[in-house]
Amino acid sequence: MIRDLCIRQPITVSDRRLAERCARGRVVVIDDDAEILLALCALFELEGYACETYDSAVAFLQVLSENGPCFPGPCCLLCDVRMPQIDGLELQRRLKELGDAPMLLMSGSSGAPEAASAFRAGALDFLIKPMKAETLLDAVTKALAVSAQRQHQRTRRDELATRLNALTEREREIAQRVALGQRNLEIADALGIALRTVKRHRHQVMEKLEVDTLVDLVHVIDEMK
Amino acid sequence: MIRDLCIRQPITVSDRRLAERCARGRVVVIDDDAEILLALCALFELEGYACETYDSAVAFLQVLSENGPCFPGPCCLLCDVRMPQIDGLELQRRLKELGDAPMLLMSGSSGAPEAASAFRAGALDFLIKPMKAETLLDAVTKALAVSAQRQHQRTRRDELATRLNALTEREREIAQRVALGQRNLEIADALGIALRTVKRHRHQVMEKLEVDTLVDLVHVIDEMK
DNA sequence: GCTTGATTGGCCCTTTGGGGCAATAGACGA
DNA sequence: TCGTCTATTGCCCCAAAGGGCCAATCAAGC
Repeated sequence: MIRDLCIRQPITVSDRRLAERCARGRVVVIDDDAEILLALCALFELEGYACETYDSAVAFLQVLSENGPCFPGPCCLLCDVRMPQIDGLELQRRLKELGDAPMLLMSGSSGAPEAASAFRAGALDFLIKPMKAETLLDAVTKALAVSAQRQHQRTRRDELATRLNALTEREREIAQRVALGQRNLEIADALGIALRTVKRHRHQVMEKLEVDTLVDLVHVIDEMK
Repeated sequence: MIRDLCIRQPITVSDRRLAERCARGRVVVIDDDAEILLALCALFELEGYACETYDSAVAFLQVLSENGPCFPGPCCLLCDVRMPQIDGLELQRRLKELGDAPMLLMSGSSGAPEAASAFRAGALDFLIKPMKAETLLDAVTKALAVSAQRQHQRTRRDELATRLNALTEREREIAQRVALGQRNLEIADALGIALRTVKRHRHQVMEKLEVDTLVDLVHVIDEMK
């Protein structure tokens, strides 16, 4: 591999493959059973997903804290419930603040209480071992779809937040009122300023938010609150 | 108390109490264990909720099919999983099309598979018997809040649907385009009609939808799709 | 045949929105 | 202290929206 790196452009090829896989989705599997890790990883890679495996929640958290937020592209966690030290449910709690990757929990020996806890804490599904490959892939597909959806939402919100941030205090004030349906003259009276001033601010708002109709302005403002 | 009831306006008093309870919320309990029904009913009424009990899903469905949709006010179902004939999960499936009352399932002997199924099918929570009164009341409170929310949404949508229905085909067309940010002249050109006609339709739309600003129009249209 | 509702169009006027040009004033970092 | 940024305003002009008044066409239903 190292040799390859030096001779031909293996980086490009392998990177392209990884990129393709990541675009389709990345599955992070956490289980203290090495055989299961191997089997699941094989299954996911066969299906064209990128797959990372960890033999404990601790190992995963370690890597997470070092690398920071993960790669772009949809990503989900598939995690065993029963594990030493940090179990699946505990990991779920810890990740609540860190990541927004959808979580799938799996267990062979858990009871209803664990399943209920998992769902309450926001797990997308709770799979019972042994599970059919089809069931598993189905759950993963849905989880990755959710992940993609969330990322899309987040990207969009960040984008809009940046634009909203470019507004001055006064412009924000005018933007709010415009999005509430107030007319320029109303706003001018309410703020005790001239009509012309309101128009100028309003123009700035439209410019900075990159919209050119009132309808779009309303959509942007509504989307952010 | 009874004396009081008989001497002065007893009907009014009891009605008022029932009304208060229904406003606070109504809990429908379904369990094949009569003792549990009694105990839960007592608990809920003590907390100020109205409570109905059924000793089987069949009995509940029977009453439901006779009376049609239930009373106004928030309402939730609390249903045992293990029951003869129709069990909790099966009832859940059957109610999927019928009602939108949030469902709480409870069980003492179920495993993770049942809990997972319940959540997948949209149950709000899955409680493990025996449960603390606090846990139960907490779940019921949340379920009733969800119910109130849903009813509010539905009422609003029905209201808007009625108004939208009052629009003629042409008016709907104009309403859509206006809500997309198209200008009157654009619309006129697109539909091959005169500007004046677009204005007239637009005016009718605002009138019939009971809005008086473009912003409100956008909100109404967006809310309906 | 007549009424009614939907759709359409023209003419004309007012209000509101959008924007160019020029200018003043306070705040703030270089 | 100077230049920049932000907020402010006035004057003027044009485009778009809102709407009154009048009127024609057409299909459906009594």
